[in-house]
Amino acid sequence: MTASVPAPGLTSAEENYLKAVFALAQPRIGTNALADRVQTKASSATDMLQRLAEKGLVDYERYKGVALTDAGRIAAAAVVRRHRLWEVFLAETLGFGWNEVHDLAEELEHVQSPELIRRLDRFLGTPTHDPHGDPIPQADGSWPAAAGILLDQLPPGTAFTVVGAADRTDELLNYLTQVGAVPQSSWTLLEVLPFDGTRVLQDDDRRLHLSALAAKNMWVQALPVGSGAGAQATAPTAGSPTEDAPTRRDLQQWGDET
Amino acid sequence: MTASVPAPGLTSAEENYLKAVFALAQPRIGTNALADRVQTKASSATDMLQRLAEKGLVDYERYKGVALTDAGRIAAAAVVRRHRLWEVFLAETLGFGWNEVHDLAEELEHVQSPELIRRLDRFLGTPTHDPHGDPIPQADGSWPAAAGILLDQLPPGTAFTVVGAADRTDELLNYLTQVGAVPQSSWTLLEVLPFDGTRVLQDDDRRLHLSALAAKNMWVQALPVGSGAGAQATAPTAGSPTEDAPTRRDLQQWGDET
DNA sequence: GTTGTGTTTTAGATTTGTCTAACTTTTATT
DNA sequence: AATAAAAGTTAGACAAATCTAAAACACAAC
Repeated sequence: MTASVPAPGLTSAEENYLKAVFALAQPRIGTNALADRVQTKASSATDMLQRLAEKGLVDYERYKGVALTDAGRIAAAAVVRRHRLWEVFLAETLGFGWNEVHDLAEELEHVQSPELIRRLDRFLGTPTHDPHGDPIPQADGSWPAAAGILLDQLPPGTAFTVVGAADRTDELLNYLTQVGAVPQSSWTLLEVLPFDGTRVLQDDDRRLHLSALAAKNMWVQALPVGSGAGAQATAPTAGSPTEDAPTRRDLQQWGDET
Repeated sequence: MTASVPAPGLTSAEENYLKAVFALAQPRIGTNALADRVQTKASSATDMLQRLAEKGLVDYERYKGVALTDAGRIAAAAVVRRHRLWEVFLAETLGFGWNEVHDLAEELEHVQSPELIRRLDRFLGTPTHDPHGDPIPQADGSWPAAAGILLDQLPPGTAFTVVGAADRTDELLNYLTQVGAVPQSSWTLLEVLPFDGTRVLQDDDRRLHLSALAAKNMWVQALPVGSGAGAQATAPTAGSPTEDAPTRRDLQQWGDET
Protein backbone atom coordinates (compact mmCIF):
# COMPACT_ATOMS: atom_id res chain seq x y z
CA MET A 1 0.00 0.00 0.00
CA THR A 2 1.67 3.18 -1.13
CA ALA A 3 0.82 6.71 -0.21
CA SER A 4 0.40 7.53 -3.90
CA VAL A 5 -3.20 6.48 -4.17
CA PRO A 6 -5.38 9.01 -2.43
CA ALA A 7 -8.88 8.13 -1.41
CA PRO A 8 -10.83 7.92 -4.65
CA GLY A 9 -11.87 11.15 -6.26
CA LEU A 10 -10.69 14.01 -4.14
CA THR A 11 -11.29 17.36 -5.77
CA SER A 12 -8.54 19.92 -5.97
CA ALA A 13 -10.21 21.94 -3.27
CA GLU A 14 -10.46 18.95 -1.00
CA GLU A 15 -6.81 18.16 -1.56
CA ASN A 16 -5.88 21.72 -0.74
CA TYR A 17 -7.74 21.73 2.54
CA LEU A 18 -6.28 18.38 3.40
CA LYS A 19 -2.80 19.63 2.75
CA ALA A 20 -3.49 22.66 4.89
CA VAL A 21 -4.73 20.58 7.79
CA PHE A 22 -1.69 18.40 7.40
CA ALA A 23 0.56 21.42 7.45
CA LEU A 24 -0.97 23.14 10.44
CA ALA A 25 -2.62 20.59 12.69
CA GLN A 26 -0.56 19.86 15.78
CA PRO A 27 -2.56 18.16 16.77
CA ARG A 28 -5.67 20.23 16.06
CA ILE A 29 -6.28 23.29 14.02
CA GLY A 30 -9.09 25.84 14.16
CA THR A 31 -11.41 26.82 11.38
CA ASN A 32 -10.10 30.34 11.05
CA ALA A 33 -6.47 29.36 10.82
CA LEU A 34 -7.39 26.82 8.18
CA ALA A 35 -9.50 29.27 6.22
CA ASP A 36 -6.59 31.66 6.34
CA ARG A 37 -4.26 29.05 4.98
CA VAL A 38 -6.40 28.14 1.99
CA GLN A 39 -7.43 31.74 1.39
CA THR A 40 -11.11 31.34 2.04
CA LYS A 41 -13.55 32.35 4.73
CA ALA A 42 -14.23 30.43 7.91
CA SER A 43 -17.68 29.47 6.70
CA SER A 44 -16.23 27.83 3.62
CA ALA A 45 -13.75 25.97 5.74
CA THR A 46 -16.51 24.68 7.96
CA ASP A 47 -18.39 23.34 4.96
CA MET A 48 -15.34 21.63 3.60
CA LEU A 49 -14.37 20.15 6.93
CA GLN A 50 -17.74 18.54 7.23
CA ARG A 51 -17.32 17.04 3.79
CA LEU A 52 -13.85 15.76 4.59
CA ALA A 53 -15.15 14.35 7.86
CA GLU A 54 -17.83 12.45 5.97
CA LYS A 55 -15.15 10.98 3.79
CA GLY A 56 -13.27 9.89 6.87
CA LEU A 57 -10.22 12.01 6.18
CA VAL A 58 -10.44 14.33 9.16
CA ASP A 59 -11.66 14.04 12.67
CA TYR A 60 -13.96 17.00 13.03
CA GLU A 61 -15.98 18.10 16.01
CA ARG A 62 -18.15 21.18 16.01
CA TYR A 63 -16.42 24.11 17.63
CA LYS A 64 -13.42 21.94 18.47
CA GLY A 65 -11.27 22.11 15.38
CA VAL A 66 -9.94 19.25 13.24
CA ALA A 67 -7.17 16.74 13.08
CA LEU A 68 -6.26 14.31 10.32
CA THR A 69 -7.29 10.70 10.53
CA ASP A 70 -4.82 8.05 9.44
CA ALA A 71 -6.49 7.94 6.06
CA GLY A 72 -6.28 11.70 5.86
CA ARG A 73 -2.60 11.66 6.69
CA ILE A 74 -1.94 9.19 3.92
CA ALA A 75 -3.93 11.18 1.40
CA ALA A 76 -2.26 14.41 2.44
CA ALA A 77 1.18 12.86 2.17
CA ALA A 78 0.37 11.80 -1.38
CA VAL A 79 -0.49 15.37 -2.28
CA VAL A 80 2.66 16.66 -0.65
CA ARG A 81 4.63 14.04 -2.52
CA ARG A 82 3.20 15.18 -5.83
CA HIS A 83 3.77 18.80 -4.97
CA ARG A 84 7.39 18.38 -4.05
CA LEU A 85 8.23 16.14 -6.97
CA TRP A 86 6.85 18.77 -9.31
CA GLU A 87 8.91 21.37 -7.48
CA VAL A 88 12.04 19.35 -8.10
CA PHE A 89 11.06 19.00 -11.73
CA LEU A 90 10.46 22.71 -12.14
CA ALA A 91 13.72 23.66 -10.49
CA GLU A 92 16.00 20.94 -11.70
CA THR A 93 14.66 20.14 -15.13
CA LEU A 94 13.18 23.42 -16.23
CA GLY A 95 15.51 25.72 -14.34
CA PHE A 96 12.99 27.69 -12.34
CA GLY A 97 14.30 29.38 -9.22
CA TRP A 98 13.36 27.96 -5.83
CA ASN A 99 11.30 31.08 -5.28
CA GLU A 100 9.16 30.35 -8.35
CA VAL A 101 8.32 26.70 -8.06
CA HIS A 102 5.70 26.68 -5.34
CA ASP A 103 2.78 28.28 -7.13
CA LEU A 104 3.23 26.20 -10.26
CA ALA A 105 3.55 22.99 -8.30
CA GLU A 106 0.34 23.97 -6.58
CA GLU A 107 -1.42 23.54 -9.92
CA LEU A 108 0.48 20.54 -11.18
CA GLU A 109 0.00 18.57 -7.98
CA HIS A 110 -3.66 18.03 -8.73
CA VAL A 111 -3.13 16.11 -11.93
CA GLN A 112 -4.39 12.67 -11.07
CA SER A 113 -2.21 9.82 -12.23
CA PRO A 114 -0.19 7.52 -10.04
CA GLU A 115 1.72 6.34 -13.09
CA LEU A 116 2.69 9.91 -13.94
CA ILE A 117 4.08 10.43 -10.47
CA ARG A 118 5.89 7.11 -10.57
CA ARG A 119 7.59 8.03 -13.81
CA LEU A 120 8.31 11.59 -12.76
CA ASP A 121 9.90 10.27 -9.60
CA ARG A 122 12.06 7.88 -11.56
CA PHE A 123 13.01 10.50 -14.12
CA LEU A 124 14.13 12.83 -11.35
CA GLY A 125 16.14 10.04 -9.74
CA THR A 126 13.83 9.49 -6.79
CA PRO A 127 14.77 12.70 -5.04
CA THR A 128 14.48 12.85 -1.27
CA HIS A 129 14.16 16.62 -0.86
CA ASP A 130 12.58 19.46 -2.77
CA PRO A 131 14.39 22.69 -3.70
CA HIS A 132 13.52 24.18 -0.32
CA GLY A 133 15.12 21.27 1.46
CA ASP A 134 11.83 19.74 2.52
CA PRO A 135 11.63 15.96 2.48
CA ILE A 136 9.59 14.25 -0.20
CA PRO A 137 7.35 11.48 1.12
CA GLN A 138 8.50 8.33 -0.63
CA ALA A 139 6.35 5.93 -2.62
CA ASP A 140 6.34 3.55 0.34
CA GLY A 141 5.06 6.26 2.65
CA SER A 142 8.32 6.87 4.46
CA TRP A 143 9.72 10.32 5.14
CA PRO A 144 13.38 11.06 4.47
CA ALA A 145 15.36 12.63 7.26
CA ALA A 146 16.31 16.29 7.29
CA ALA A 147 18.50 17.32 4.40
CA GLY A 148 20.99 19.00 6.69
CA ILE A 149 21.27 21.33 9.62
CA LEU A 150 20.51 24.99 10.03
CA LEU A 151 23.37 27.29 9.14
CA ASP A 152 22.68 28.55 12.63
CA GLN A 153 24.26 25.48 14.13
CA LEU A 154 27.27 25.13 11.89
CA PRO A 155 30.63 25.72 13.59
CA PRO A 156 32.74 28.47 12.03
CA GLY A 157 35.44 27.33 9.64
CA THR A 158 33.22 24.72 8.07
CA ALA A 159 32.55 24.41 4.37
CA PHE A 160 28.99 23.64 3.40
CA THR A 161 26.43 23.40 0.64
CA VAL A 162 23.08 25.12 0.72
CA VAL A 163 20.29 22.56 0.57
CA GLY A 164 17.18 24.50 1.45
CA ALA A 165 15.42 27.18 3.41
CA ALA A 166 13.34 26.64 6.49
CA ASP A 167 11.28 29.71 5.74
CA ARG A 168 9.75 29.57 2.30
CA THR A 169 8.52 33.12 2.09
CA ASP A 170 9.26 35.09 -1.04
CA GLU A 171 11.17 37.61 1.03
CA LEU A 172 13.79 35.15 2.18
CA LEU A 173 13.97 33.15 -1.04
CA ASN A 174 14.27 36.23 -3.21
CA TYR A 175 16.95 37.63 -0.95
CA LEU A 176 18.99 34.46 -0.89
CA THR A 177 18.60 34.11 -4.63
CA GLN A 178 19.81 37.62 -5.17
CA VAL A 179 22.95 37.16 -3.11
CA GLY A 180 23.59 33.79 -4.72
CA ALA A 181 23.00 31.61 -1.69
CA VAL A 182 20.94 29.15 -3.70
CA PRO A 183 20.60 25.37 -3.45
CA GLN A 184 23.77 23.54 -4.53
CA SER A 185 25.96 26.58 -3.98
CA SER A 186 28.95 25.99 -1.71
CA TRP A 187 30.46 28.31 0.85
CA THR A 188 32.74 28.37 3.83
CA LEU A 189 31.51 29.85 7.08
CA LEU A 190 34.42 32.12 7.97
CA GLU A 191 33.16 33.49 11.22
CA VAL A 192 30.25 34.45 13.38
CA LEU A 193 30.38 38.08 14.45
CA PRO A 194 30.02 38.33 18.21
CA PHE A 195 27.90 41.46 18.14
CA ASP A 196 24.79 40.22 16.36
CA GLY A 197 25.63 36.76 15.18
CA THR A 198 26.11 37.82 11.57
CA ARG A 199 27.57 35.00 9.49
CA VAL A 200 30.45 35.79 7.19
CA LEU A 201 30.49 33.44 4.21
CA GLN A 202 33.12 33.00 1.55
CA ASP A 203 32.51 31.77 -1.94
CA ASP A 204 35.14 31.12 -4.61
CA ASP A 205 35.08 34.79 -5.40
CA ARG A 206 32.58 36.50 -3.18
CA ARG A 207 32.26 37.32 0.48
CA LEU A 208 28.81 37.54 1.97
CA HIS A 209 27.37 38.73 5.26
CA LEU A 210 24.20 37.01 6.39
CA SER A 211 22.10 38.02 9.36
CA ALA A 212 21.61 35.58 12.20
CA LEU A 213 17.94 35.43 11.31
CA ALA A 214 18.72 34.38 7.74
CA ALA A 215 21.24 31.84 9.01
CA LYS A 216 18.60 30.39 11.27
CA ASN A 217 16.48 29.68 8.23
CA MET A 218 18.97 28.08 5.89
CA TRP A 219 19.41 24.36 5.64
CA VAL A 220 23.00 23.45 4.87
CA GLN A 221 25.10 20.35 4.60
CA ALA A 222 28.60 20.43 6.01
CA LEU A 223 31.25 19.37 3.51
CA PRO A 224 34.17 17.09 4.44
CA VAL A 225 37.15 19.11 5.66
CA GLY A 226 39.43 20.21 2.83
CA SER A 227 36.71 20.32 0.22
CA GLY A 228 35.76 23.79 1.35
CA ALA A 229 34.73 26.37 -1.19
CA GLY A 230 36.71 29.57 -1.41
CA ALA A 231 39.25 30.78 1.11
CA GLN A 232 40.44 28.33 3.68
CA ALA A 233 40.85 31.22 6.06
CA THR A 234 39.67 30.26 9.47
CA ALA A 235 39.08 32.89 12.05
CA PRO A 236 36.56 31.37 14.34
CA THR A 237 35.55 34.15 16.66
CA ALA A 238 33.41 32.86 19.47
CA GLY A 239 30.20 31.07 18.77
CA SER A 240 27.54 33.06 20.51
CA PRO A 241 24.37 32.83 18.44
CA THR A 242 22.10 35.62 19.49
CA GLU A 243 18.88 34.15 18.21
CA ASP A 244 17.05 31.46 20.09
CA ALA A 245 16.56 28.02 18.70
CA PRO A 246 13.59 27.31 16.43
CA THR A 247 10.38 27.01 18.35
CA ARG A 248 7.45 25.62 16.44
CA ARG A 249 9.74 23.90 14.02
CA ASP A 250 10.92 21.62 16.78
CA LEU A 251 7.57 19.97 17.03
CA GLN A 252 6.75 19.81 13.37
CA GLN A 253 10.02 20.42 11.71
CA TRP A 254 8.96 18.92 8.43
CA GLY A 255 5.90 18.86 6.39
CA ASP A 256 4.37 22.25 6.70
CA GLU A 257 4.21 24.71 3.85
CA THR A 258 4.09 21.72 1.55
CA MET B 1 2.19 38.90 -29.93
CA THR B 2 2.41 35.21 -29.34
CA ALA B 3 -0.34 32.65 -29.25
CA SER B 4 0.77 31.61 -25.78
CA VAL B 5 -1.30 34.11 -23.91
CA PRO B 6 -4.92 33.08 -24.05
CA ALA B 7 -7.64 35.57 -23.43
CA PRO B 8 -7.48 36.26 -19.72
CA GLY B 9 -8.99 33.73 -17.42
CA LEU B 10 -10.40 30.91 -19.46
CA THR B 11 -11.60 28.05 -17.32
CA SER B 12 -10.64 24.50 -18.13
CA ALA B 13 -14.12 23.83 -19.41
CA GLU B 14 -14.02 26.85 -21.65
CA GLU B 15 -10.67 25.80 -23.01
CA ASN B 16 -11.98 22.35 -23.71
CA TYR B 17 -14.95 23.59 -25.66
CA LEU B 18 -12.73 26.00 -27.53
CA LYS B 19 -10.39 23.22 -28.47
CA ALA B 20 -13.30 21.13 -29.64
CA VAL B 21 -14.67 23.89 -31.81
CA PHE B 22 -11.20 24.37 -33.20
CA ALA B 23 -10.92 20.69 -33.95
CA LEU B 24 -14.27 20.25 -35.61
CA ALA B 25 -15.40 23.54 -37.10
CA GLN B 26 -15.01 23.63 -40.85
CA PRO B 27 -16.20 26.17 -40.98
CA ARG B 28 -19.13 25.66 -38.63
CA ILE B 29 -20.01 22.99 -36.17
CA GLY B 30 -23.35 22.04 -34.66
CA THR B 31 -24.24 21.90 -31.01
CA ASN B 32 -24.71 18.15 -30.91
CA ALA B 33 -21.40 17.34 -32.54
CA LEU B 34 -19.68 19.66 -30.12
CA ALA B 35 -21.46 18.21 -27.10
CA ASP B 36 -20.41 14.79 -28.30
CA ARG B 37 -16.81 15.88 -28.53
CA VAL B 38 -16.60 17.27 -25.04
CA GLN B 39 -18.71 14.49 -23.59
CA THR B 40 -21.61 16.60 -22.45
CA LYS B 41 -25.19 17.15 -23.50
CA ALA B 42 -26.35 19.53 -26.18
CA SER B 43 -27.95 21.81 -23.61
CA SER B 44 -24.64 22.23 -21.83
CA ALA B 45 -22.93 22.99 -25.10
CA THR B 46 -25.51 25.65 -25.87
CA ASP B 47 -24.85 27.30 -22.53
CA MET B 48 -21.14 27.28 -23.02
CA LEU B 49 -21.34 28.55 -26.57
CA GLN B 50 -23.29 31.54 -25.40
CA ARG B 51 -20.65 32.24 -22.81
CA LEU B 52 -17.83 31.90 -25.30
CA ALA B 53 -19.70 34.14 -27.70
CA GLU B 54 -19.96 36.82 -25.03
CA LYS B 55 -16.22 36.61 -24.58
CA GLY B 56 -15.79 37.10 -28.29
CA LEU B 57 -14.14 33.76 -28.88
CA VAL B 58 -16.77 32.18 -31.08
CA ASP B 59 -19.24 33.41 -33.58
CA TYR B 60 -22.50 31.89 -32.44
CA GLU B 61 -25.95 32.20 -33.94
CA ARG B 62 -28.97 30.43 -32.54
CA TYR B 63 -29.78 27.26 -34.43
CA LYS B 64 -26.92 27.93 -36.83
CA GLY B 65 -23.90 26.45 -35.12
CA VAL B 66 -20.59 28.11 -34.27
CA ALA B 67 -17.27 29.05 -35.76
CA LEU B 68 -14.18 30.43 -34.08
CA THR B 69 -13.41 34.11 -34.22
CA ASP B 70 -9.81 35.17 -34.78
CA ALA B 71 -9.40 35.62 -31.04
CA GLY B 72 -10.87 32.17 -30.51
CA ARG B 73 -8.49 30.64 -33.00
CA ILE B 74 -5.53 32.16 -31.22
CA ALA B 75 -6.73 31.02 -27.81
CA ALA B 76 -7.43 27.51 -29.12
CA ALA B 77 -4.02 27.26 -30.72
CA ALA B 78 -2.46 28.15 -27.38
CA VAL B 79 -4.32 25.28 -25.74
CA VAL B 80 -3.32 22.90 -28.51
CA ARG B 81 0.27 24.05 -28.14
CA ARG B 82 0.25 23.32 -24.44
CA HIS B 83 -1.41 19.97 -25.00
CA ARG B 84 1.06 18.79 -27.59
CA LEU B 85 4.12 20.01 -25.73
CA TRP B 86 2.99 18.03 -22.71
CA GLU B 87 2.45 15.02 -24.97
CA VAL B 88 6.03 15.28 -26.16
CA PHE B 89 7.20 15.57 -22.58
CA LEU B 90 5.23 12.55 -21.48
CA ALA B 91 6.43 10.42 -24.36
CA GLU B 92 9.98 11.61 -24.73
CA THR B 93 10.98 12.50 -21.22
CA LEU B 94 8.90 10.15 -19.13
CA GLY B 95 8.68 7.30 -21.61
CA PHE B 96 4.92 6.99 -21.90
CA GLY B 97 3.63 5.26 -25.01
CA TRP B 98 1.94 7.38 -27.69
CA ASN B 99 -1.29 5.66 -26.76
CA GLU B 100 -1.07 6.90 -23.17
CA VAL B 101 -0.15 10.53 -23.50
CA HIS B 102 -3.41 12.10 -24.61
CA ASP B 103 -5.48 11.82 -21.46
CA LEU B 104 -2.69 13.04 -19.22
CA ALA B 105 -1.90 15.96 -21.48
CA GLU B 106 -5.58 16.78 -21.32
CA GLU B 107 -5.11 17.55 -17.64
CA LEU B 108 -1.70 19.17 -17.82
CA GLU B 109 -2.68 21.51 -20.63
CA HIS B 110 -4.82 23.60 -18.30
CA VAL B 111 -2.00 24.62 -16.00
CA GLN B 112 -1.77 28.33 -16.58
CA SER B 113 1.72 29.69 -16.98
CA PRO B 114 3.25 31.07 -20.13
CA GLU B 115 6.67 30.83 -18.55
CA LEU B 116 6.17 27.15 -17.80
CA ILE B 117 5.31 26.49 -21.41
CA ARG B 118 8.25 28.55 -22.63
CA ARG B 119 10.63 26.55 -20.50
CA LEU B 120 9.04 23.24 -21.30
CA ASP B 121 9.33 24.06 -24.98
CA ARG B 122 12.98 24.94 -24.61
CA PHE B 123 13.70 21.86 -22.51
CA LEU B 124 12.14 19.65 -25.16
CA GLY B 125 14.16 21.35 -27.88
CA THR B 126 11.28 23.29 -29.40
CA PRO B 127 9.66 20.24 -30.97
CA THR B 128 7.58 20.72 -34.09
CA HIS B 129 5.41 17.61 -33.81
CA ASP B 130 3.83 15.60 -31.04
CA PRO B 131 4.12 11.82 -30.69
CA HIS B 132 1.16 11.34 -33.01
CA GLY B 133 2.85 13.37 -35.70
CA ASP B 134 0.62 16.38 -35.25
CA PRO B 135 2.22 19.77 -35.60
CA ILE B 136 2.77 21.90 -32.50
CA PRO B 137 1.73 25.52 -32.94
CA GLN B 138 4.87 27.55 -32.36
CA ALA B 139 5.32 30.38 -29.90
CA ASP B 140 5.02 32.85 -32.77
CA GLY B 141 1.69 31.34 -33.81
CA SER B 142 2.99 29.53 -36.88
CA TRP B 143 2.11 25.94 -37.71
CA PRO B 144 4.83 23.52 -38.79
CA ALA B 145 4.27 21.57 -41.97
CA ALA B 146 3.26 17.94 -41.97
CA ALA B 147 5.79 15.64 -40.37
CA GLY B 148 5.76 13.26 -43.31
CA ILE B 149 3.50 11.47 -45.70
CA LEU B 150 1.02 8.67 -45.23
CA LEU B 151 2.50 5.21 -45.52
CA ASP B 152 -0.27 4.86 -48.06
CA GLN B 153 1.62 6.99 -50.51
CA LEU B 154 5.10 5.60 -50.07
CA PRO B 155 6.51 3.72 -53.05
CA PRO B 156 7.54 0.14 -52.35
CA GLY B 157 11.21 -0.41 -51.70
CA THR B 158 11.55 2.70 -49.63
CA ALA B 159 12.96 2.83 -46.13
CA PHE B 160 11.15 5.04 -43.69
CA THR B 161 10.67 6.10 -40.10
CA VAL B 162 7.34 6.18 -38.35
CA VAL B 163 6.53 9.70 -37.22
CA GLY B 164 2.89 9.57 -36.28
CA ALA B 165 -0.61 8.28 -36.77
CA ALA B 166 -3.39 10.12 -38.52
CA ASP B 167 -5.98 8.27 -36.49
CA ARG B 168 -5.40 8.67 -32.76
CA THR B 169 -7.88 6.10 -31.56
CA ASP B 170 -6.73 3.65 -28.94
CA GLU B 171 -7.48 0.82 -31.30
CA LEU B 172 -4.93 1.89 -33.88
CA LEU B 173 -2.32 3.16 -31.42
CA ASN B 174 -2.49 0.04 -29.29
CA TYR B 175 -2.24 -2.14 -32.35
CA LEU B 176 0.73 -0.31 -33.78
CA THR B 177 2.40 -0.28 -30.39
CA GLN B 178 1.92 -4.00 -30.06
CA VAL B 179 3.50 -4.80 -33.40
CA GLY B 180 6.30 -2.35 -32.75
CA ALA B 181 5.42 0.23 -35.39
CA VAL B 182 5.99 3.10 -32.97
CA PRO B 183 7.39 6.58 -33.51
CA GLN B 184 11.11 6.59 -34.33
CA SER B 185 11.06 2.97 -35.47
CA SER B 186 12.46 2.36 -38.93
CA TRP B 187 11.28 -0.06 -41.57
CA THR B 188 11.50 -0.80 -45.23
CA LEU B 189 8.34 -1.12 -47.27
CA LEU B 190 9.03 -4.32 -49.15
CA GLU B 191 5.90 -4.53 -51.20
CA VAL B 192 2.26 -3.75 -51.55
CA LEU B 193 0.15 -6.84 -52.08
CA PRO B 194 -2.04 -6.42 -55.16
CA PHE B 195 -5.03 -8.18 -53.67
CA ASP B 196 -5.91 -5.87 -50.80
CA GLY B 197 -3.12 -3.37 -50.59
CA THR B 198 -1.52 -4.99 -47.58
CA ARG B 199 1.87 -3.46 -46.81
CA VAL B 200 4.74 -5.79 -46.10
CA LEU B 201 7.29 -4.14 -43.85
CA GLN B 202 10.73 -5.31 -42.84
CA ASP B 203 12.53 -4.40 -39.69
CA ASP B 204 16.06 -5.40 -38.71
CA ASP B 205 14.69 -8.68 -37.53
CA ARG B 206 10.97 -8.70 -38.02
CA ARG B 207 8.59 -8.83 -40.94
CA LEU B 208 5.22 -7.21 -40.55
CA HIS B 209 2.00 -7.16 -42.56
CA LEU B 210 -0.09 -4.04 -42.26
CA SER B 211 -3.54 -3.56 -43.72
CA ALA B 212 -4.13 -0.84 -46.25
CA LEU B 213 -6.36 0.88 -43.74
CA ALA B 214 -3.58 0.98 -41.16
CA ALA B 215 -1.14 2.20 -43.79
CA LYS B 216 -3.50 4.98 -44.70
CA ASN B 217 -3.30 6.20 -41.14
CA MET B 218 0.41 6.16 -40.50
CA TRP B 219 2.60 9.18 -40.97
CA VAL B 220 6.06 8.20 -42.14
CA GLN B 221 9.20 9.91 -43.30
CA ALA B 222 11.11 8.37 -46.20
CA LEU B 223 14.74 7.75 -45.40
CA PRO B 224 17.55 8.49 -47.89
CA VAL B 225 18.26 5.49 -50.08
CA GLY B 226 20.75 3.09 -48.58
CA SER B 227 19.93 3.94 -44.99
CA GLY B 228 17.08 1.52 -45.07
CA ALA B 229 16.31 -0.58 -42.04
CA GLY B 230 16.39 -4.33 -42.34
CA ALA B 231 16.58 -6.26 -45.59
CA GLN B 232 17.40 -4.34 -48.70
CA ALA B 233 15.27 -6.79 -50.58
CA THR B 234 13.18 -5.00 -53.14
CA ALA B 235 10.26 -6.72 -54.71
CA PRO B 236 8.03 -3.89 -55.76
CA THR B 237 4.85 -5.49 -56.89
CA ALA B 238 2.59 -2.96 -58.48
CA GLY B 239 1.41 0.03 -56.57
CA SER B 240 -2.34 -0.17 -56.58
CA PRO B 241 -3.61 1.28 -53.34
CA THR B 242 -7.11 0.07 -52.85
CA GLU B 243 -8.25 2.73 -50.42
CA ASP B 244 -9.18 6.16 -51.58
CA ALA B 245 -7.30 9.25 -50.57
CA PRO B 246 -8.13 10.99 -47.31
CA THR B 247 -11.23 13.09 -47.55
CA ARG B 248 -11.87 15.40 -44.66
CA ARG B 249 -8.22 15.49 -43.79
CA ASP B 250 -7.51 17.33 -47.01
CA LEU B 251 -9.42 20.35 -45.84
CA GLN B 252 -8.28 20.33 -42.27
CA GLN B 253 -5.39 18.03 -42.31
CA TRP B 254 -3.97 19.36 -39.08
CA GLY B 255 -5.25 20.49 -35.84
CA ASP B 256 -8.10 18.22 -35.01
CA GLU B 257 -8.04 15.75 -32.18
CA THR B 258 -5.62 18.13 -30.44
C1' DG C 1 -21.36 33.03 37.40
C1' DT C 2 -22.50 36.45 34.23
C1' DT C 3 -20.73 38.89 30.43
C1' DG C 4 -18.06 40.12 26.53
C1' DT C 5 -15.08 39.09 22.81
C1' DG C 6 -13.66 36.31 19.47
C1' DT C 7 -14.33 31.97 17.08
C1' DT C 8 -17.35 28.86 14.72
C1' DT C 9 -21.43 27.52 12.58
C1' DT C 10 -25.72 28.09 9.98
C1' DA C 11 -28.67 30.13 6.56
C1' DG C 12 -29.22 31.83 2.23
C1' DA C 13 -27.26 33.53 -2.12
C1' DT C 14 -23.99 33.21 -6.15
C1' DT C 15 -21.13 31.14 -9.88
C1' DT C 16 -19.75 27.46 -12.91
C1' DG C 17 -20.90 23.60 -15.16
C1' DT C 18 -23.74 20.08 -15.62
C1' DC C 19 -28.25 17.42 -16.21
C1' DT C 20 -33.36 16.11 -17.77
C1' DA C 21 -37.46 17.28 -19.81
C1' DA C 22 -40.10 20.10 -22.49
C1' DC C 23 -40.32 23.24 -26.16
C1' DT C 24 -38.86 25.51 -30.73
C1' DT C 25 -36.67 25.77 -35.02
C1' DT C 26 -34.78 23.74 -39.11
C1' DT C 27 -34.58 20.15 -42.48
C1' DA C 28 -35.86 16.39 -45.04
C1' DT C 29 -39.69 13.57 -46.91
C1' DT C 30 -43.46 12.70 -49.18
C1' DA D 1 -46.56 22.70 -48.82
C1' DA D 2 -47.48 19.73 -44.79
C1' DT D 3 -45.53 17.22 -41.63
C1' DA D 4 -42.36 14.21 -39.32
C1' DA D 5 -37.73 13.79 -37.75
C1' DA D 6 -33.65 15.82 -36.30
C1' DA D 7 -31.25 19.41 -34.30
C1' DG D 8 -31.09 23.05 -31.09
C1' DT D 9 -32.76 25.84 -27.16
C1' DT D 10 -34.92 27.04 -22.79
C1' DA D 11 -36.43 26.15 -18.14
C1' DG D 12 -35.64 24.32 -13.88
C1' DA D 13 -32.73 21.49 -10.81
C1' DC D 14 -28.48 20.05 -8.82
C1' DA D 15 -23.59 19.70 -6.99
C1' DA D 16 -19.28 21.97 -5.79
C1' DA D 17 -17.27 25.77 -3.89
C1' DT D 18 -17.57 29.98 -2.48
C1' DC D 19 -19.44 34.36 -0.14
C1' DT D 20 -22.03 37.64 3.44
C1' DA D 21 -24.68 38.23 7.36
C1' DA D 22 -26.59 36.55 11.33
C1' DA D 23 -26.84 33.29 15.09
C1' DA D 24 -24.52 30.01 18.40
C1' DC D 25 -20.85 28.74 21.13
C1' DA D 26 -16.44 28.91 24.18
C1' DC D 27 -13.80 30.76 27.37
C1' DA D 28 -11.41 34.29 29.85
C1' DA D 29 -12.16 38.31 32.80
C1' DC D 30 -14.31 40.40 36.02
